[in-house]
Amino acid sequence: MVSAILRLMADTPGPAEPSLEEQIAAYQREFQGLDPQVERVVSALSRLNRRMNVAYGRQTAELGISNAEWEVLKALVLAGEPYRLGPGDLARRLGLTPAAMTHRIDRMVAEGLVTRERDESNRVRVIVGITEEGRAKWLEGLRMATVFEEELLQDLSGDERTQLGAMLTRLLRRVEEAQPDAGGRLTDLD
Amino acid sequence: MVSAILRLMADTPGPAEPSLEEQIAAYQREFQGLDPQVERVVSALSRLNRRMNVAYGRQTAELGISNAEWEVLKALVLAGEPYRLGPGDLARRLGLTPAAMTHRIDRMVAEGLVTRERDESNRVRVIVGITEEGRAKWLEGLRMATVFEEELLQDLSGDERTQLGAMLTRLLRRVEEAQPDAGGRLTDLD
DNA sequence: GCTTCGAAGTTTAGGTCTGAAGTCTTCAAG
DNA sequence: CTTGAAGACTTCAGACCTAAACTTCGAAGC
Repeated sequence: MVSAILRLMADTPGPAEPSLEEQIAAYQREFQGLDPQVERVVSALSRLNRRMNVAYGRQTAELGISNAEWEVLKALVLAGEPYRLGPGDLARRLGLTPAAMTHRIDRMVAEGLVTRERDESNRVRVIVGITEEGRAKWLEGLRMATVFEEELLQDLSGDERTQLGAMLTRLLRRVEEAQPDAGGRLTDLD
Repeated sequence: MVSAILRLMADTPGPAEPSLEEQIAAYQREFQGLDPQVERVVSALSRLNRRMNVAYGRQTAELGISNAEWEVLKALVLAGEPYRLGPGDLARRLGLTPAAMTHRIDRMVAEGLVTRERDESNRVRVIVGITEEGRAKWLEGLRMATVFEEELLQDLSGDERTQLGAMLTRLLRRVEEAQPDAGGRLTDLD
Protein backbone atom coordinates (compact mmCIF):
# COMPACT_ATOMS: atom_id res chain seq x y z
CA MET A 1 0.00 0.00 0.00
CA VAL A 2 3.01 2.24 -0.09
CA SER A 3 2.50 2.72 -3.78
CA ALA A 4 -0.90 4.29 -3.17
CA ILE A 5 0.62 6.92 -0.92
CA LEU A 6 3.48 7.57 -3.25
CA ARG A 7 1.06 7.92 -6.10
CA LEU A 8 -0.96 10.50 -4.15
CA MET A 9 2.15 12.51 -3.45
CA ALA A 10 3.67 12.25 -6.88
CA ASP A 11 0.43 12.88 -8.67
CA THR A 12 1.83 14.65 -11.68
CA PRO A 13 4.03 12.19 -13.54
CA GLY A 14 2.82 11.11 -16.94
CA PRO A 15 0.63 8.05 -16.51
CA ALA A 16 2.16 5.34 -18.62
CA GLU A 17 1.08 1.85 -19.43
CA PRO A 18 1.03 -0.33 -16.31
CA SER A 19 3.86 -2.82 -16.02
CA LEU A 20 3.13 -6.48 -16.57
CA GLU A 21 3.21 -7.21 -12.85
CA GLU A 22 0.98 -4.26 -12.07
CA GLN A 23 -1.48 -5.45 -14.62
CA ILE A 24 -1.54 -8.95 -13.22
CA ALA A 25 -2.09 -7.59 -9.72
CA ALA A 26 -4.97 -5.48 -11.01
CA TYR A 27 -6.51 -8.49 -12.68
CA GLN A 28 -6.36 -10.41 -9.44
CA ARG A 29 -7.99 -7.53 -7.65
CA GLU A 30 -10.86 -7.20 -10.11
CA PHE A 31 -11.48 -10.82 -10.92
CA GLN A 32 -10.83 -13.54 -8.40
CA GLY A 33 -10.14 -16.92 -9.82
CA LEU A 34 -7.77 -15.79 -12.52
CA ASP A 35 -4.65 -17.90 -12.75
CA PRO A 36 -1.69 -15.49 -12.61
CA GLN A 37 0.54 -18.09 -14.24
CA VAL A 38 -1.65 -18.21 -17.31
CA GLU A 39 -2.16 -14.50 -17.34
CA ARG A 40 1.57 -13.87 -17.26
CA VAL A 41 2.20 -16.08 -20.26
CA VAL A 42 -0.61 -14.60 -22.32
CA SER A 43 0.09 -11.00 -21.49
CA ALA A 44 3.82 -11.35 -22.00
CA LEU A 45 3.19 -12.93 -25.39
CA SER A 46 1.02 -10.06 -26.42
CA ARG A 47 3.33 -7.35 -25.18
CA LEU A 48 6.33 -8.99 -26.72
CA ASN A 49 4.61 -9.07 -30.04
CA ARG A 50 3.71 -5.42 -29.87
CA ARG A 51 7.29 -4.47 -29.14
CA MET A 52 8.62 -6.69 -31.86
CA ASN A 53 6.30 -5.13 -34.39
CA VAL A 54 7.41 -1.68 -33.33
CA ALA A 55 11.02 -2.73 -33.83
CA TYR A 56 10.31 -4.24 -37.24
CA GLY A 57 8.40 -1.12 -38.21
CA ARG A 58 11.37 1.08 -37.42
CA GLN A 59 13.65 -1.13 -39.43
CA THR A 60 11.47 -1.29 -42.51
CA ALA A 61 10.94 2.46 -42.25
CA GLU A 62 14.69 2.84 -42.66
CA LEU A 63 14.33 1.05 -45.97
CA GLY A 64 11.58 3.40 -47.03
CA ILE A 65 8.89 0.74 -46.97
CA SER A 66 6.24 -0.43 -44.52
CA ASN A 67 5.97 -3.69 -42.60
CA ALA A 68 3.08 -4.62 -44.85
CA GLU A 69 5.19 -4.21 -47.94
CA TRP A 70 8.05 -6.17 -46.48
CA GLU A 71 5.62 -9.00 -45.79
CA VAL A 72 4.70 -9.17 -49.45
CA LEU A 73 8.35 -9.35 -50.43
CA LYS A 74 8.91 -12.08 -47.90
CA ALA A 75 6.01 -14.14 -49.21
CA LEU A 76 7.37 -13.91 -52.73
CA VAL A 77 10.88 -14.93 -51.75
CA LEU A 78 9.73 -17.78 -49.53
CA ALA A 79 7.53 -19.08 -52.32
CA GLY A 80 10.77 -20.02 -54.07
CA GLU A 81 11.42 -20.24 -57.81
CA PRO A 82 10.29 -18.52 -59.88
CA TYR A 83 9.38 -16.00 -57.15
CA ARG A 84 5.96 -15.26 -58.61
CA LEU A 85 2.50 -15.57 -57.13
CA GLY A 86 -1.01 -14.44 -57.98
CA PRO A 87 -2.75 -11.76 -55.93
CA GLY A 88 -5.25 -14.25 -54.56
CA ASP A 89 -2.54 -16.61 -53.42
CA LEU A 90 -0.60 -13.76 -51.86
CA ALA A 91 -3.72 -12.58 -50.08
CA ARG A 92 -4.28 -16.03 -48.57
CA ARG A 93 -0.67 -16.30 -47.42
CA LEU A 94 -0.73 -12.88 -45.81
CA GLY A 95 -4.17 -13.27 -44.33
CA LEU A 96 -5.88 -10.35 -45.97
CA THR A 97 -8.67 -9.78 -48.43
CA PRO A 98 -8.15 -9.78 -52.20
CA ALA A 99 -9.23 -6.15 -52.27
CA ALA A 100 -6.48 -5.15 -49.87
CA MET A 101 -4.02 -7.13 -51.94
CA THR A 102 -4.97 -5.22 -55.07
CA HIS A 103 -4.32 -1.91 -53.36
CA ARG A 104 -1.08 -3.06 -51.82
CA ILE A 105 0.23 -4.33 -55.12
CA ASP A 106 -0.76 -1.02 -56.73
CA ARG A 107 1.44 0.83 -54.31
CA MET A 108 4.31 -1.59 -54.54
CA VAL A 109 4.31 -1.54 -58.33
CA ALA A 110 4.42 2.25 -58.20
CA GLU A 111 7.41 2.02 -55.87
CA GLY A 112 9.20 -0.46 -58.10
CA LEU A 113 9.21 -3.28 -55.54
CA VAL A 114 7.17 -5.79 -57.56
CA THR A 115 5.87 -6.27 -61.08
CA ARG A 116 2.34 -7.07 -62.17
CA GLU A 117 1.50 -8.77 -65.46
CA ARG A 118 -1.33 -10.79 -66.93
CA ASP A 119 -0.90 -14.52 -67.32
CA GLU A 120 -0.86 -15.10 -71.08
CA SER A 121 -2.20 -18.63 -70.81
CA ASN A 122 -5.15 -17.59 -68.68
CA ARG A 123 -5.99 -13.97 -69.02
CA VAL A 124 -8.07 -13.77 -65.86
CA ARG A 125 -4.99 -14.45 -63.84
CA VAL A 126 -2.41 -11.93 -62.77
CA ILE A 127 1.15 -12.69 -61.80
CA VAL A 128 3.12 -10.68 -59.29
CA GLY A 129 6.90 -10.91 -59.37
CA ILE A 130 9.62 -9.37 -57.26
CA THR A 131 12.05 -6.82 -58.70
CA GLU A 132 15.75 -6.56 -58.02
CA GLU A 133 15.10 -3.63 -55.75
CA GLY A 134 12.36 -5.54 -53.95
CA ARG A 135 14.63 -8.48 -53.40
CA ALA A 136 17.41 -6.23 -52.12
CA LYS A 137 15.08 -4.55 -49.64
CA TRP A 138 13.77 -7.87 -48.45
CA LEU A 139 17.30 -9.03 -47.82
CA GLU A 140 18.36 -5.89 -46.02
CA GLY A 141 15.22 -6.01 -43.88
CA LEU A 142 15.93 -9.61 -43.00
CA ARG A 143 19.48 -8.75 -42.01
CA MET A 144 18.29 -6.06 -39.65
CA ALA A 145 15.63 -8.39 -38.25
CA THR A 146 18.13 -11.12 -37.48
CA VAL A 147 20.34 -8.68 -35.58
CA PHE A 148 17.35 -7.58 -33.53
CA GLU A 149 16.18 -11.11 -32.92
CA GLU A 150 19.59 -12.30 -31.81
CA GLU A 151 19.73 -9.39 -29.41
CA LEU A 152 16.26 -10.22 -28.14
CA LEU A 153 17.23 -13.79 -27.34
CA GLN A 154 20.73 -13.10 -26.12
CA ASP A 155 19.91 -13.84 -22.49
CA LEU A 156 18.72 -17.33 -23.32
CA SER A 157 21.10 -20.26 -23.53
CA GLY A 158 20.94 -22.67 -26.42
CA ASP A 159 18.99 -25.15 -24.33
CA GLU A 160 16.56 -22.50 -23.24
CA ARG A 161 15.99 -21.41 -26.81
CA THR A 162 15.23 -24.98 -27.77
CA GLN A 163 12.82 -25.36 -24.89
CA LEU A 164 11.11 -22.10 -25.63
CA GLY A 165 10.75 -22.92 -29.30
CA ALA A 166 9.34 -26.33 -28.46
CA MET A 167 6.80 -24.97 -26.02
CA LEU A 168 5.63 -22.24 -28.36
CA THR A 169 5.31 -24.75 -31.16
CA ARG A 170 3.13 -26.88 -28.96
CA LEU A 171 0.88 -23.96 -28.20
CA LEU A 172 0.71 -23.05 -31.85
CA ARG A 173 -0.29 -26.57 -32.81
CA ARG A 174 -3.11 -26.44 -30.33
CA VAL A 175 -4.60 -23.17 -31.60
CA GLU A 176 -4.22 -24.31 -35.17
CA GLU A 177 -6.26 -27.38 -34.37
CA ALA A 178 -8.90 -25.21 -32.75
CA GLN A 179 -8.89 -22.82 -35.73
CA PRO A 180 -8.56 -25.04 -38.78
CA ASP A 181 -9.77 -22.27 -41.04
CA ALA A 182 -6.93 -19.99 -42.09
CA GLY A 183 -7.23 -17.46 -39.33
CA GLY A 184 -5.27 -14.30 -39.73
CA ARG A 185 -7.08 -11.16 -40.65
CA LEU A 186 -4.54 -9.16 -38.68
CA THR A 187 -1.44 -7.41 -39.81
CA ASP A 188 1.52 -9.03 -38.17
CA LEU A 189 5.01 -10.14 -38.93
CA ASP A 190 6.62 -13.47 -38.53
CA MET B 1 -28.98 -33.34 -56.53
CA VAL B 2 -25.50 -33.56 -57.93
CA SER B 3 -24.01 -31.45 -55.17
CA ALA B 4 -22.61 -34.42 -53.26
CA ILE B 5 -20.59 -35.59 -56.22
CA LEU B 6 -19.51 -32.10 -57.11
CA ARG B 7 -18.27 -31.53 -53.61
CA LEU B 8 -16.25 -34.70 -53.70
CA MET B 9 -14.61 -33.68 -56.92
CA ALA B 10 -14.17 -30.06 -55.98
CA ASP B 11 -10.95 -30.68 -54.18
CA THR B 12 -9.81 -27.05 -54.26
CA PRO B 13 -6.53 -27.53 -52.45
CA GLY B 14 -6.32 -23.75 -52.27
CA PRO B 15 -2.71 -22.75 -51.60
CA ALA B 16 -2.71 -21.87 -47.93
CA GLU B 17 -0.17 -20.29 -45.68
CA PRO B 18 3.01 -22.39 -45.39
CA SER B 19 3.42 -24.26 -42.14
CA LEU B 20 5.95 -23.04 -39.61
CA GLU B 21 8.43 -25.75 -40.53
CA GLU B 22 8.00 -25.13 -44.23
CA GLN B 23 8.65 -21.47 -43.66
CA ILE B 24 11.80 -22.14 -41.68
CA ALA B 25 13.06 -24.47 -44.39
CA ALA B 26 12.39 -21.80 -46.99
CA TYR B 27 14.29 -19.25 -44.93
CA GLN B 28 17.26 -21.57 -44.74
CA ARG B 29 17.13 -22.06 -48.48
CA GLU B 30 17.01 -18.35 -49.28
CA PHE B 31 19.31 -17.01 -46.62
CA GLN B 32 22.18 -19.04 -45.32
CA GLY B 33 23.32 -18.15 -41.88
CA LEU B 34 19.92 -17.85 -40.31
CA ASP B 35 19.62 -19.59 -36.98
CA PRO B 36 16.60 -21.89 -37.19
CA GLN B 37 16.32 -21.94 -33.43
CA VAL B 38 15.85 -18.20 -33.29
CA GLU B 39 13.59 -18.19 -36.27
CA ARG B 40 11.33 -20.80 -34.75
CA VAL B 41 10.88 -18.80 -31.57
CA VAL B 42 10.18 -15.54 -33.34
CA SER B 43 7.83 -16.95 -35.95
CA ALA B 44 5.93 -19.06 -33.46
CA LEU B 45 5.48 -15.98 -31.27
CA SER B 46 4.07 -14.05 -34.14
CA ARG B 47 1.77 -16.76 -35.38
CA LEU B 48 0.52 -17.50 -31.91
CA ASN B 49 -0.37 -13.90 -31.43
CA ARG B 50 -2.28 -13.75 -34.66
CA ARG B 51 -4.31 -16.78 -33.74
CA MET B 52 -4.97 -15.46 -30.28
CA ASN B 53 -6.25 -12.20 -31.66
CA VAL B 54 -8.54 -14.04 -34.02
CA ALA B 55 -9.91 -16.00 -31.08
CA TYR B 56 -10.40 -12.87 -28.98
CA GLY B 57 -12.06 -11.18 -31.92
CA ARG B 58 -14.61 -13.95 -32.25
CA GLN B 59 -15.35 -13.79 -28.57
CA THR B 60 -15.84 -10.05 -28.38
CA ALA B 61 -17.92 -10.23 -31.55
CA GLU B 62 -20.30 -12.47 -29.62
CA LEU B 63 -20.71 -9.64 -27.17
CA GLY B 64 -21.47 -7.22 -29.98
CA ILE B 65 -18.27 -5.22 -29.52
CA SER B 66 -14.82 -5.16 -31.07
CA ASN B 67 -11.47 -6.09 -29.60
CA ALA B 68 -10.60 -2.42 -29.59
CA GLU B 69 -13.61 -1.58 -27.50
CA TRP B 70 -12.97 -4.38 -25.08
CA GLU B 71 -9.46 -3.02 -24.61
CA VAL B 72 -10.85 0.32 -23.51
CA LEU B 73 -13.13 -1.36 -21.01
CA LYS B 74 -10.20 -3.37 -19.70
CA ALA B 75 -8.07 -0.29 -19.23
CA LEU B 76 -10.82 1.40 -17.25
CA VAL B 77 -11.38 -1.58 -14.99
CA LEU B 78 -7.69 -2.19 -14.41
CA ALA B 79 -7.20 1.45 -13.52
CA GLY B 80 -9.18 0.67 -10.34
CA GLU B 81 -11.38 3.00 -8.35
CA PRO B 82 -13.10 5.14 -9.44
CA TYR B 83 -12.82 3.53 -12.86
CA ARG B 84 -12.39 6.79 -14.69
CA LEU B 85 -9.62 8.06 -16.94
CA GLY B 86 -9.05 10.92 -19.34
CA PRO B 87 -8.84 10.30 -23.08
CA GLY B 88 -5.16 11.18 -23.14
CA ASP B 89 -4.36 8.75 -20.37
CA LEU B 90 -6.39 6.04 -22.06
CA ALA B 91 -4.63 6.70 -25.33
CA ARG B 92 -1.23 6.29 -23.66
CA ARG B 93 -2.26 3.06 -21.99
CA LEU B 94 -3.66 1.58 -25.18
CA GLY B 95 -0.83 2.80 -27.34
CA LEU B 96 -2.79 4.90 -29.77
CA THR B 97 -3.07 8.53 -30.73
CA PRO B 98 -5.36 10.98 -28.96
CA ALA B 99 -7.25 11.39 -32.22
CA ALA B 100 -8.05 7.71 -32.41
CA MET B 101 -9.11 7.78 -28.78
CA THR B 102 -11.58 10.56 -29.46
CA HIS B 103 -13.21 8.55 -32.22
CA ARG B 104 -13.29 5.36 -30.22
CA ILE B 105 -14.87 7.06 -27.26
CA ASP B 106 -17.46 8.61 -29.57
CA ARG B 107 -18.54 5.18 -30.70
CA MET B 108 -18.50 3.66 -27.26
CA VAL B 109 -20.56 6.45 -25.78
CA ALA B 110 -23.12 5.95 -28.56
CA GLU B 111 -23.22 2.25 -27.70
CA GLY B 112 -23.65 2.91 -24.02
CA LEU B 113 -20.39 1.29 -22.96
CA VAL B 114 -18.77 4.36 -21.43
CA THR B 115 -19.69 7.87 -20.36
CA ARG B 116 -17.94 11.11 -21.25
CA GLU B 117 -18.14 14.25 -19.16
CA ARG B 118 -16.14 17.40 -18.64
CA ASP B 119 -14.09 17.73 -15.49
CA GLU B 120 -15.76 20.54 -13.53
CA SER B 121 -12.58 21.54 -11.73
CA ASN B 122 -10.59 21.82 -14.94
CA ARG B 123 -12.75 22.31 -17.94
CA VAL B 124 -10.08 21.37 -20.44
CA ARG B 125 -10.16 17.87 -19.14
CA VAL B 126 -12.60 15.15 -20.05
CA ILE B 127 -13.40 12.12 -17.93
CA VAL B 128 -14.38 8.77 -19.34
CA GLY B 129 -16.19 6.35 -17.07
CA ILE B 130 -17.47 2.83 -17.55
CA THR B 131 -21.18 2.03 -17.53
CA GLU B 132 -22.87 -0.97 -15.97
CA GLU B 133 -23.26 -2.47 -19.41
CA GLY B 134 -19.63 -1.81 -20.21
CA ARG B 135 -18.49 -3.47 -17.04
CA ALA B 136 -20.72 -6.47 -17.68
CA LYS B 137 -19.33 -6.90 -21.18
CA TRP B 138 -15.78 -6.61 -19.93
CA LEU B 139 -16.45 -9.33 -17.40
CA GLU B 140 -18.12 -11.66 -19.86
CA GLY B 141 -15.30 -11.13 -22.34
CA LEU B 142 -12.75 -11.91 -19.66
CA ARG B 143 -14.58 -15.10 -18.75
CA MET B 144 -14.50 -16.28 -22.33
CA ALA B 145 -10.85 -15.32 -22.64
CA THR B 146 -9.84 -17.32 -19.57
CA VAL B 147 -11.57 -20.41 -20.93
CA PHE B 148 -9.69 -20.03 -24.20
CA GLU B 149 -6.39 -19.36 -22.48
CA GLU B 150 -6.70 -22.35 -20.21
CA GLU B 151 -7.42 -24.49 -23.24
CA LEU B 152 -4.43 -23.00 -25.03
CA LEU B 153 -2.09 -23.92 -22.20
CA GLN B 154 -3.63 -27.25 -21.30
CA ASP B 155 -0.74 -29.27 -22.69
CA LEU B 156 1.75 -27.55 -20.42
CA SER B 157 2.40 -28.72 -16.90
CA GLY B 158 2.54 -26.28 -14.03
CA ASP B 159 6.32 -26.27 -14.14
CA GLU B 160 6.36 -25.66 -17.84
CA ARG B 161 3.97 -22.77 -17.50
CA THR B 162 6.21 -21.23 -14.91
CA GLN B 163 9.27 -21.68 -17.09
CA LEU B 164 7.52 -20.29 -20.12
CA GLY B 165 6.25 -17.27 -18.22
CA ALA B 166 9.71 -16.63 -16.83
CA MET B 167 11.41 -16.82 -20.20
CA LEU B 168 8.88 -14.58 -21.89
CA THR B 169 9.19 -12.10 -19.08
CA ARG B 170 12.94 -12.03 -19.59
CA LEU B 171 12.50 -11.35 -23.28
CA LEU B 172 9.99 -8.65 -22.54
CA ARG B 173 12.31 -6.94 -20.13
CA ARG B 174 15.00 -6.89 -22.75
CA VAL B 175 12.88 -5.26 -25.44
CA GLU B 176 11.50 -2.79 -22.96
CA GLU B 177 15.02 -1.71 -22.16
CA ALA B 178 15.77 -1.35 -25.83
CA GLN B 179 12.55 0.61 -26.38
CA PRO B 180 12.20 2.83 -23.33
CA ASP B 181 9.68 5.01 -25.08
CA ALA B 182 6.19 3.67 -24.79
CA GLY B 183 6.20 1.57 -27.90
CA GLY B 184 2.89 0.28 -29.04
CA ARG B 185 1.16 1.88 -31.93
CA LEU B 186 -0.42 -1.44 -32.82
CA THR B 187 -3.78 -2.84 -31.93
CA ASP B 188 -3.28 -5.87 -29.77
CA LEU B 189 -4.67 -7.56 -26.75
CA ASP B 190 -3.02 -8.56 -23.54
C1' DG C 1 -21.66 -22.16 -81.35
C1' DC C 2 -24.28 -20.14 -77.47
C1' DT C 3 -25.28 -19.85 -72.67
C1' DT C 4 -24.49 -20.16 -68.00
C1' DC C 5 -21.70 -20.74 -64.09
C1' DG C 6 -17.70 -20.13 -61.35
C1' DA C 7 -13.17 -18.27 -60.42
C1' DA C 8 -9.84 -14.24 -60.20
C1' DG C 9 -9.26 -9.47 -59.76
C1' DT C 10 -10.86 -4.91 -59.31
C1' DT C 11 -13.83 -1.17 -57.84
C1' DT C 12 -16.65 1.20 -54.51
C1' DA C 13 -18.42 2.54 -49.99
C1' DG C 14 -17.52 2.80 -45.40
C1' DG C 15 -14.73 2.21 -41.06
C1' DT C 16 -10.60 3.06 -38.04
C1' DC C 17 -6.21 4.69 -37.56
C1' DT C 18 -2.19 8.38 -37.93
C1' DG C 19 -0.22 13.06 -38.22
C1' DA C 20 -0.98 17.70 -38.43
C1' DA C 21 -3.62 21.64 -37.65
C1' DG C 22 -7.04 23.78 -34.93
C1' DT C 23 -9.86 25.19 -30.42
C1' DC C 24 -10.47 26.02 -25.88
C1' DT C 25 -8.83 26.47 -21.00
C1' DT C 26 -5.59 27.39 -17.58
C1' DC C 27 -1.62 29.60 -15.67
C1' DA C 28 2.14 32.65 -15.08
C1' DA C 29 4.39 36.98 -16.12
C1' DG C 30 4.18 41.70 -17.08
C1' DC D 1 -6.15 42.79 -16.24
C1' DT D 2 -4.22 40.97 -20.37
C1' DT D 3 -1.21 38.57 -23.00
C1' DG D 4 1.42 34.63 -24.27
C1' DA D 5 2.54 29.87 -23.79
C1' DA D 6 1.43 25.24 -22.76
C1' DG D 7 -1.71 21.46 -22.31
C1' DA D 8 -5.93 18.52 -23.48
C1' DC D 9 -8.90 17.36 -26.62
C1' DT D 10 -11.05 17.60 -31.29
C1' DT D 11 -11.23 18.17 -36.25
C1' DC D 12 -9.46 17.35 -40.79
C1' DA D 13 -7.04 15.09 -44.52
C1' DG D 14 -4.96 11.02 -45.97
C1' DA D 15 -3.68 5.95 -45.62
C1' DC D 16 -5.08 1.24 -45.55
C1' DC D 17 -8.30 -2.15 -44.52
C1' DT D 18 -12.94 -4.99 -45.05
C1' DA D 19 -17.26 -6.36 -47.24
C1' DA D 20 -19.84 -6.43 -51.08
C1' DA D 21 -20.91 -5.39 -55.83
C1' DC D 22 -19.02 -5.70 -60.28
C1' DT D 23 -16.11 -7.22 -64.57
C1' DT D 24 -13.91 -10.47 -67.21
C1' DC D 25 -12.40 -14.74 -68.79
C1' DG D 26 -12.60 -19.78 -69.19
C1' DA D 27 -15.04 -24.12 -69.00
C1' DA D 28 -19.01 -27.21 -69.22
C1' DG D 29 -23.68 -28.33 -70.95
C1' DC D 30 -27.00 -28.20 -74.51
